[in-house]
Amino acid sequence: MKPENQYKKGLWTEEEDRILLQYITVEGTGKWNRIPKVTGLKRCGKSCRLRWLNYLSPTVKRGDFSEQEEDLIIRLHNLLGNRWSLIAGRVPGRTDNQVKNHWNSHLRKKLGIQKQNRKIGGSSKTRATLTEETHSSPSDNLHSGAESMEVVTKEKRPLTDNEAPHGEAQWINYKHFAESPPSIPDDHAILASPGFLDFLDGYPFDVAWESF
DNA sequence: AAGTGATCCAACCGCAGAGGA
DNA sequence: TTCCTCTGCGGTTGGATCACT
Repeated sequence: MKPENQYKKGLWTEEEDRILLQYITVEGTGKWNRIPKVTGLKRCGKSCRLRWLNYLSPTVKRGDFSEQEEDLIIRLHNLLGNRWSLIAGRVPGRTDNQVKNHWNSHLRKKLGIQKQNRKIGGSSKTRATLTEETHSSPSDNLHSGAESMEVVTKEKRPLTDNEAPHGEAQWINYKHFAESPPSIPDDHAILASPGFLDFLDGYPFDVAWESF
């Protein structure tokens, strides 16, 4: 018998939310796979984590995206490509799922970016190859620097937030960035670098936003 | 009012990486 | 060193809702 079968799918009920919230209040986050065992909730740990991160967490902001948020997302997408978790990490109160959805349903349209054809006969793929496939078609890079930037981004893809050696961050002079805002359009490679991401982390939302 | 297509968004899926045994 | 579990990520799906005819 496959253990997955014991888990429920689909939308969460209020009762399920309540149970999950109660567990997290007492035990904190992490150890998601313990939740169904401890609480009797018919949800896999993965589903619980997602529900918390995208909906129940008090840090999640609901409601429409402001113009400022949209602008920031567009700019960050220019720099980072489809690295939604990184983008969301710099948009306070928004989750990667929210940002991704908002991009795909609103901003993509707003910017006039064509949606890629859906993959035929397959689900998700490895991140590296998927990024490659979904963004490498020249016809997909029709509009704005957003899409063309992703070429740069994907070359950097093997690096994540924590992958940069500490020394490498030195080639970004944080203080210089703080004092004189970066020249975004001409410096994509650097701006997509882990060092720049670290820089963004060190500054509050409004300061980082103003720098753009 | 009913039917239908479009849109939105919560949730799922498969995969990779980290870390511990 | 290898294996296993857990966590996180990004793409995709599907149900609910909206807009239009």
